[in-house]
Amino acid sequence: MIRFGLCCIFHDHPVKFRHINAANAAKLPEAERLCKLSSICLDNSFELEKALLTVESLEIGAFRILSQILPLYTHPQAGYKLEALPDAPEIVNNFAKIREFHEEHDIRLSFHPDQFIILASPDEQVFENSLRELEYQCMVADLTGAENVNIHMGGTYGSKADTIKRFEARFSELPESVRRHLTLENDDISYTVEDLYPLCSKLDIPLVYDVHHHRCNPDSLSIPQATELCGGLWRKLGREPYFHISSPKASWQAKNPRPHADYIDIKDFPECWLCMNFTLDVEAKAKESAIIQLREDLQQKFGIKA
DNA sequence: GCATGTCAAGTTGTG
DNA sequence: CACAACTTGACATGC
Repeated sequence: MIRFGLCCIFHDHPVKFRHINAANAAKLPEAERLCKLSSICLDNSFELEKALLTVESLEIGAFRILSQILPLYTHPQAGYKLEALPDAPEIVNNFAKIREFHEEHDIRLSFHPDQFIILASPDEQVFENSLRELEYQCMVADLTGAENVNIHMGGTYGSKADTIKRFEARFSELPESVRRHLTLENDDISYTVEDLYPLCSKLDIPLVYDVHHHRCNPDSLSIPQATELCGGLWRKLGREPYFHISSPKASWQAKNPRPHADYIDIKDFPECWLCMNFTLDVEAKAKESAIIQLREDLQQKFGIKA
């Protein structure tokens, strides 16, 4: 069985998360700012409940929670503590309800902190900012019962080997909550499955396999080989493998195939995945609509009931 | 109202 | 050397 995952937002269904930018938040006096942030966070916690209900009704088995569910939480100026929000008890209560709901309905939750989160950066400040953001997302992961907080290795700084060594040293110093949630993913510029596998294997970090990134940034591994290595790491840890898929916006021949298309082209779906049990985040701009489409295409082309 | 420009953060590659 | 690409809609602003 393939468990499909939706990333952060919806295309057609009425689930809308709210935002605020730092400049606008900073304009407000402290008390007013916290009230405003609190109301956004509370609304977002209700929207997250709605998101899970919607996902459940569409028979989608996984959902990626947006990083900015509590907007600006770790911002150097506009940042705040959850306890400082007037609605904190209700927010925490909503997160607990979300936890109960997804556990009952077997919906897998994850986070994907964005490109600024780089544990292996040689710049101590970048590392500290990254750690602060990871601690925040892992806190929300604990409150909602989310499983994975998935990041990339980041830059190479002239040597992938040295950078991976730095990652290893930093990883061992991380708070337990961060280590428990953290997963790594191959990227489309620098780090391949081949680069990351030895590290992940050694430290028991699950490796999320993104086949689109693998095609943009290939290594010596074939798709079936990368599938087997990454899948094996997850299964060794008693967890269901977690993969990503997307199709290029223009085409594979275009000068930049990296941007994501609205839908998944069925030709991009690896055949070696057909008989596997795993979770597949569908990174397509048409969101839930792309999942529905992919499910239909798999049924039609391969007779797979996904 | 509606169109437009902006958004915290890092790194790489291109012009 | 500066800047776009990663991704992306919601919001504030200005007409």
